[in-house]
Amino acid sequence: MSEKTTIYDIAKALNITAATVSRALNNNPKISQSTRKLVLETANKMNYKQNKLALALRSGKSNNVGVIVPRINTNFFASVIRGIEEELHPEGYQVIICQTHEDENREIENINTLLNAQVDGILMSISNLPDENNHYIERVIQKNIPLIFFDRKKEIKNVSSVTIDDYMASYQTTQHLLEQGCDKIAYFSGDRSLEIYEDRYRGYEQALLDNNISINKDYIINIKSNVVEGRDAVEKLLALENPPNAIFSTSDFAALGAIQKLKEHGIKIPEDFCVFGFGNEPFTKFMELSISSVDQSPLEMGKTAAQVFLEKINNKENKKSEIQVVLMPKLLIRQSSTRIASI
Amino acid sequence: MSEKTTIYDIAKALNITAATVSRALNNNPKISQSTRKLVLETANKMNYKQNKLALALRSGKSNNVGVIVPRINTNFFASVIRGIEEELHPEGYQVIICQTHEDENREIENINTLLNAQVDGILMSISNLPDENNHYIERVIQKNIPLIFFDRKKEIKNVSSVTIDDYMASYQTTQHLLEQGCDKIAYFSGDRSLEIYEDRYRGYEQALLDNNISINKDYIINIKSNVVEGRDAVEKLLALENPPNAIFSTSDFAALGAIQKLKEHGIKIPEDFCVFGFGNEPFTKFMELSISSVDQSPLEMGKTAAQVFLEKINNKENKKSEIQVVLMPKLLIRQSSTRIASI
DNA sequence: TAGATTTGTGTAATCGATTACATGATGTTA
DNA sequence: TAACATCATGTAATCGATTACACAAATCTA
Repeated sequence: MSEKTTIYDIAKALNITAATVSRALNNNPKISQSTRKLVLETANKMNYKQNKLALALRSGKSNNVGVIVPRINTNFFASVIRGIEEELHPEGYQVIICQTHEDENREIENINTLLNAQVDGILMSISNLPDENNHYIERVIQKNIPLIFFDRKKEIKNVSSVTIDDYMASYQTTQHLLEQGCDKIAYFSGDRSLEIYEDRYRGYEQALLDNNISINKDYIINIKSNVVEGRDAVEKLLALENPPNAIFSTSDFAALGAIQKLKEHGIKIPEDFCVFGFGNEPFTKFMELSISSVDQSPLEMGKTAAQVFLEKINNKENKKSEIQVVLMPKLLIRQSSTRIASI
Repeated sequence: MSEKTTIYDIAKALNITAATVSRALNNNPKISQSTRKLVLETANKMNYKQNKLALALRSGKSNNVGVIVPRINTNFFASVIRGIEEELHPEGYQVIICQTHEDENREIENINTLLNAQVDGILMSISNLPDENNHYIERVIQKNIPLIFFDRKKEIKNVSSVTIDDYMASYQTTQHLLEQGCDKIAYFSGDRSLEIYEDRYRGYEQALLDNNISINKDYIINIKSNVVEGRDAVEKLLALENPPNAIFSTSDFAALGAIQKLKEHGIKIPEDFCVFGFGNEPFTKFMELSISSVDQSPLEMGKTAAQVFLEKINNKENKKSEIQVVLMPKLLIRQSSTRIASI
């Protein structure tokens, strides 16, 4: 009924041993052509499918890799995952996706679950694992399971990473806004305990300093990546004695909220106020007022992270080395920040 | 080094056998309190983690379930998956997500991969598996693995399903557009070989007939779910001798494209033209002109599908029954279709 | 043609956890 | 105290595939 054919069934049918069947199926050279042909035919006829669990148990390789992301319903993470799958499926790996929903405990749970599932590697974009919980990471490293951070990384020994140059992206964006004539640029930051947000902040800061503009702390607002927080932040900014004339938001969603609120206040974009987002979510392009944003090459990021994993798993000598790949960001300058037509 | 503690290691450390260790860890009553305590302490000290692969091999249960969707980067599917995870994680299941990208071969590959991985169940939203490939589905059923369709289903014996009442959603939407004074309603259809699209079409058709409006075949356009197809479809419609004054799009993305193009033609929405979408993608709410849409309760759909799976896996008698759950759709009437303020 | 080599299969251990059955050590009852 | 129940633990098979080693038959060499 439940119809599970094993190599023992095939062996019995042909009056040989399971070892021979296994050899025939695995192209082991120590087998006669006639037997091989017979086994392959019978296996086919009996609809044999290799039991990956048995294989995994014996070999110690599950052929699963785990991917941990904050959430999958943004274009960015969905595209990274697609990139990972495109590289890994052809190599015979299944991808197990876990979401943290930005919850630190969930992140730890996910790591444990993946380790229990005996994954061969973990690719993750960290949520906000505090330093005191680094031992969860250490356990992965000790087990000799390749760990690769993408996008949101943390500097840890023996852990590889694939990121974009967030500092550069941020510097260039700020520079662009200055060139558009915006001299009072507010900044929506993410949690700066994460490297990417720290790097982006530094880029913003350095660009201002290089243009002899001092930092106004009132312009720096911490937000979460959603529309409502963008709206609220604008309310705060407009209430200032000296309100800004541009916003650089490290989240497209917050940028959208900001634009909504600015319009409600009758402020004209980009004439009176420029807005720049980050992430190139599809909607930024579709809006009536298209939103400028930084493209993070998510597909490429996913593919690269997968390649780093393969590199680590295949070259045992390299296992302990840290591979760090930094991709180049692309500024997509759209209507929300274009006062002066570019060349 | 690689530090894998097994029950044998614990047994050796305590000078007892693995069987006893196993019993202690599994709360087997046939064990003394003192031994149990000792084993648990030692297991903890040695950082023991159960090897799920060995467990899976022996029990025949992998504690993995497969989810197959066309893609994960829409809010709808991402939310369904979240719902599935929320129900299944607490029960100890891991969710393996596969994307088909609407490709029929990819769909077959995914089914095979999941079967190889010995998943305990498959939840899927089919892409466009043609009837002649039904034997891939049959194989799943024969293996006695619960199969549950959600959203995009197919009528197959022994397969359960969770859907919304697409006919009703479509009927009510059409009725709503008629009440807004739109008497020439164009319809963007998906592939009608899929039940949901057939049902939606029937709802549209019946609502028109019930209002004594005959079907204009020129108004029925087949589209794929993206912005560009929506734009192109509008071009075709506006070129008609007798163009429509409303569009009911079974895709939010196509509805967005349609609105863009209509505006480019200087057509006022909703005054001159109403548009209604389907799916309640987040952007529909955020647009300057918010887009009316049908909410499909994706979170609830995912949770329900997961519950059906649990029902099937736990009650062996029910395994052969087909459970079919139909959720109620919710019309979200926003600016793009509101000429007459509702009560 | 005796001895060496090659070739194809079989035997049995292994991966880690579970569990039916066996066994020995207690405790209980008449 | 003989007979028996109870309790805790050990023994060994099992899940399915792979592979080092053993071995017999076929082939080759001088």
